[in-house]
Amino acid sequence: MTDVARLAGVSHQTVSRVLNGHPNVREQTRLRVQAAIAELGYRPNRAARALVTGRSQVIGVVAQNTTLYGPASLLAALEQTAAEEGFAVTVGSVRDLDRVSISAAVERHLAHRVAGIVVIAPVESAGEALEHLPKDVPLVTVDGDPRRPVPLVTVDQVAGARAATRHLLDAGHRTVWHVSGPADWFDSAGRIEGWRDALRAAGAEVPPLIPGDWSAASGYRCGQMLARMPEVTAVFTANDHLALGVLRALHEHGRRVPDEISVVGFDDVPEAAYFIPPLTTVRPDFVAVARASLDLLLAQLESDRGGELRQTIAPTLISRQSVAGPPD
Amino acid sequence: MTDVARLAGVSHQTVSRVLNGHPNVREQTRLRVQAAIAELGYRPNRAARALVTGRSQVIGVVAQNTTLYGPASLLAALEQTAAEEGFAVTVGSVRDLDRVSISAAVERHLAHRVAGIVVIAPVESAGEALEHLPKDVPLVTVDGDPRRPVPLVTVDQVAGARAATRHLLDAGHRTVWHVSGPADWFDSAGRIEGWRDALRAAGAEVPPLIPGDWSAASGYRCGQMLARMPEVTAVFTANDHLALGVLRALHEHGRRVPDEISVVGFDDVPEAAYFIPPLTTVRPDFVAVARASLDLLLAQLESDRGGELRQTIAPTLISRQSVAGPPD
DNA sequence: GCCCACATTGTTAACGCTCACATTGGGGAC
DNA sequence: GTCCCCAATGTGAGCGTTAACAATGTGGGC
Repeated sequence: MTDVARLAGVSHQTVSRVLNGHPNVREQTRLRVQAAIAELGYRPNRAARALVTGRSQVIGVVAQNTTLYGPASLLAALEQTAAEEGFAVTVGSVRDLDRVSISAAVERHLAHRVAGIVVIAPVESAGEALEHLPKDVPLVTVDGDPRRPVPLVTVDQVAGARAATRHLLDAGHRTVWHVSGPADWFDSAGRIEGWRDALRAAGAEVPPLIPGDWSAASGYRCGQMLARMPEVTAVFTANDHLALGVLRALHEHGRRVPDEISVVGFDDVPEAAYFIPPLTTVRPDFVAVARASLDLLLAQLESDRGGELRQTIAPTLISRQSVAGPPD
Repeated sequence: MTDVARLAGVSHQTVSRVLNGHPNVREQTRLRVQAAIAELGYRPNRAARALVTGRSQVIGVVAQNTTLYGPASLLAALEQTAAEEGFAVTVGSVRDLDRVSISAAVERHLAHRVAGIVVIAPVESAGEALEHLPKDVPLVTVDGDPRRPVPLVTVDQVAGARAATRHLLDAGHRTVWHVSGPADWFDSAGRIEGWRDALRAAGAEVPPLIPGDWSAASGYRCGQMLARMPEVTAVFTANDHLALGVLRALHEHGRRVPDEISVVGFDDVPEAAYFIPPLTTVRPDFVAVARASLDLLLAQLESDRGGELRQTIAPTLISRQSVAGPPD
């Protein structure tokens, strides 16, 4: 930086001003400095800046399993959005989403003096940790516990599940069965709630819940059970992979979809349109979630006001060929 | 840090020594310092350390589409592996893998003084950029151009494709058709090469290539074509999603898998076991790739020797029910 | 008992940047 | 013409850490 200043014939402070887009710099000076920067291939040292300002232009993300489609998409969207705002993203994966692991991951981020932290905390066990974190950095929870008093962005699971269930009821089915996600996920809980809501609102009987765990494997197991029950004509699964497993089980038992049984999933993974048959599903808008998370973070950063900010992103029903009316 | 030093009754330098596990510190002193650290909830400032050492304990990753299963898995594995070595990972996504974008992403990482950079560069357009990067930081390419003189870790695409093709030939098929990935991906090229190799080695005819683009959609289109060709009895697709599309097309045309046509994919996505029918595929070991990449990075970091280090990770054939002998 | 080597600890100076404040030089109001 | 204000720039300090070296203490060899 000193070199740049010397070459441009100004002080290091003026170079700093140019770098930070400070207003009070003469156009001519600015150009001279920029020329010097280009000539020397100068690259400002973020670490030094972070040291003096106490904040780096980095956002830390805490997540558990970034291999799953949902988290991976969310992470990618966060990274994109952050980049647009001039922030980098560092990932802190965590084996379990319990209090100890989350705290450790957050500590690691704090050591880097990140500007803010996004915790993707979709399970029960994460809840407690979030209230006991250091308050000296903006924090946003994604897919977290709606009952906790922390800034939160979530996909509206209830609305999505309600739409899916209603879609099946509207097609003429007497009731809809549900293969759920793991019990400790808020996503599961919301989707179960939406499913029940829709059934009750329509005056339909609420069949027993079939518990799954997100994987195609468990969907397959649940599907084998459902395939043997002649009264089942409509199934809403908590995600597309469960639906894939269910579809295969139904196929193996010779039960045709959608002629005999209709199936609706959740997530709209890119392959869902190529399942057999193409899957009707619910698409969450990960980009909107990322956008909202970052906005909440930046708002805290600027106004320094924590509080109970929260935002809910409505998903969209994507209609494909896995739904039809019930057989006569 | 000064506070800690005062509380422990030592100098800040001794605190620093304890923090960095320096050998020459008396046990008693160490304990006293650690107690003080715990009591004050002190958290070392990584930015300050990065400033003075000129290197942060962060590894930068440049990747394009971290939503795809392969890149996402690799990224997660890298993050895990890096964490075990005490490194954090920051992601720099990039819209296109061309020279300008890659340079920009690398520059961003360099501004943060990352300890090393991993570029996931699976396409042709990335190649050139990599040779013209600043040499002042260790760099490893994953899935990059085998012909470039840069440290490189790749999955052995050729071996994987050869195994897949041979598996089909061994089942008795006269030849094997191939639905490939996009032409500018090295992964595609390697898989095509392995496929051709295996066919030639077996003295089988090499049918024309069916070009796809990784997506289930394009697999579906290719599948529709293949379904109409009665002579096709075995298809090797460049990834599992293509296979999914092919499976659906075949299903729609009433061509049974594996009775009439066998299909093999590549990637072993978690759902592959629940396709209809369960898909025989080739599983790359992303953890091993991540491990190797990090090793190469750390080796450069320690010995300061660049050079033509490269490592190839062999994938495994996973046999499921989508393969059988040809119809008589 | 003296001296030296070595283990342990302290002192000082960077690292590269921003912040707060000081300084300079015009231009407009009177 | 004088004064004041403000835009443009410069100066010095300090952010929290590590590196290099200095200083102190401790024990063993002779």
